[in-house]
Amino acid sequence: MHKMAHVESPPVKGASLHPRRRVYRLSRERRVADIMDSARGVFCAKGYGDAVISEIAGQLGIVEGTIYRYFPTKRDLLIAVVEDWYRRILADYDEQLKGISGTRNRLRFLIWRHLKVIHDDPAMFRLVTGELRGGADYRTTSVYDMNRQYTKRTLAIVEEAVKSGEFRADVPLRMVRDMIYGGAEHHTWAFLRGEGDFSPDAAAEAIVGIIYRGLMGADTAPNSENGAVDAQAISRLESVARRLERVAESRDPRRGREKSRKQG
Amino acid sequence: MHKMAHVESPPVKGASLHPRRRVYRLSRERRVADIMDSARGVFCAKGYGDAVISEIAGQLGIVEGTIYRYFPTKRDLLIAVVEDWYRRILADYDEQLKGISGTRNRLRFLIWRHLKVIHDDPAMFRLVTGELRGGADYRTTSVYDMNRQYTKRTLAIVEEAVKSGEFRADVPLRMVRDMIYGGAEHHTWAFLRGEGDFSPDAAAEAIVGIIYRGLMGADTAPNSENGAVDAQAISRLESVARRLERVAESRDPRRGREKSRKQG
DNA sequence: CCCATTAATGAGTTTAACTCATTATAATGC
DNA sequence: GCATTATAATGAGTTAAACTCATTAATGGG
Repeated sequence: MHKMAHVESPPVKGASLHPRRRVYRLSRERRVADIMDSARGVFCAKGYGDAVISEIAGQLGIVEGTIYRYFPTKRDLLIAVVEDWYRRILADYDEQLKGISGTRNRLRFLIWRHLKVIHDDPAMFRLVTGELRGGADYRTTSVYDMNRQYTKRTLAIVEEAVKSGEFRADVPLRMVRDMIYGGAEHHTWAFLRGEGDFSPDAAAEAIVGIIYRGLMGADTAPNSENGAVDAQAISRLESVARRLERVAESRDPRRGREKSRKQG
Repeated sequence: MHKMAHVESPPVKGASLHPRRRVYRLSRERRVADIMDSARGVFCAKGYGDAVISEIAGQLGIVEGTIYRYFPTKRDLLIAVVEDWYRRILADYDEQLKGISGTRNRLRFLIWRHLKVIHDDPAMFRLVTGELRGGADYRTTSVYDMNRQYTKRTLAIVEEAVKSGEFRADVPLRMVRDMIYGGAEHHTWAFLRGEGDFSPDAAAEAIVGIIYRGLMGADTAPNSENGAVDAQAISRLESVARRLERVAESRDPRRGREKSRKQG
């Protein structure tokens, strides 16, 4: 509102006064790739908020406007950078998973892989969780889709284990997934802030251990302490029930599933 | 570098040209409280990045500079707002926890409380997770301290249950805490982005169920005071029995155990 | 070697965080 | 009730960074 006329002699808008230095032009693809490379470095080093477009341009020896030719906003640039990173990460994902068998091994691999990514590239992960995931446009992002695919594998493995009777059926699958990935992330906060370190191997093993014991049919070791009469009786019944459940489910999965489901 | 002399007649720096409207002064405390109130509303409505100081000032009928008298930066204002909110949240925390007994109940209360906070004030929670927690200054924040106190209670409850033999001893306690709070948060992401809803009660129950089964001693806690363990096992057996009865009714009752048979 | 295409420029504008010399209000002392 | 004083508040800035666009010129196809 308080714009003031400072000089009433406006030079014609794009009039050039100095000769331009020799300019080398790159193909669109090449320039875009260069910009994303540089942007990634700056975003990781400074974080999104403190990253400055002119610094990215400066690294490439180009001018800010050139970047805006390819990326309409700073945020679009961020999204492109993160999407590219995520795509690379997940490139050989299914291939690797194919080579691993057994519920426990497969589950541990998925968790370990996730933790390894965080460990290897904490700055990028921070961009995802701190900047992207909170935004209203997150769902329009391919990161969202890729992430869904990613966690869906986990759900599928747990689901299969339930069907085969390895896992109990009365457990909310979504929450299992949430606790795995949420737990992994929560576990790495301190590291992500630059405080100390963590071990992807140890953490994956810990998570898979808790989940496994939590979902396993209540197989109990024999115990003869006082009060064990009831416990043993229940344990025996649990075991019988589990066997029967398996039989019932393989006979009529539809009925079995819909009746044992409690929460969605 | 390219600052240009626009007008060579600089008016003396703070010279007043217009008479000021009548100004009412508030005490420092009162003004700070008002600013924080207003800031909270704007931050929640727009998010930190899109919130504008001048809008906060406008709501109060004051000028931007007044806000900067009390809060050196926009971020400091955010931190103050979040700290205040968090302090209120945790005010009666220990009091409430004191009235709850039994590992399972206490654990569920802590989780439920956390989920309830998210459910009741998602925008504030987003400020904490999206803006504050990622920052390098998070640890200097009292939110950090309060959060530590908060999750420490959880750890204490689990630790005690391990000592009493209710929980198994070979479990990494930190990871249990991480899976509880990380899982809770992961579970609420969609809601936090404004997609759909979630039930704090159901979610808390689901989390506590998984954790409980995962940590329960293999001997199923012979001296469990409130009988929660046995009750859970029995409840599960009852539900399985009901289900089996239903399956049996709709089938040839004389058919015994057989190998599972695949059907379409 | 021309010329159409389009990469790149550079000189802006706009917006929003932040600063500070000055003003004048409300509390204090007499 | 009046002068004094401490300080709340102002308003007119500056600065920085995202973003725009008319113009320029490098490049590759003919």
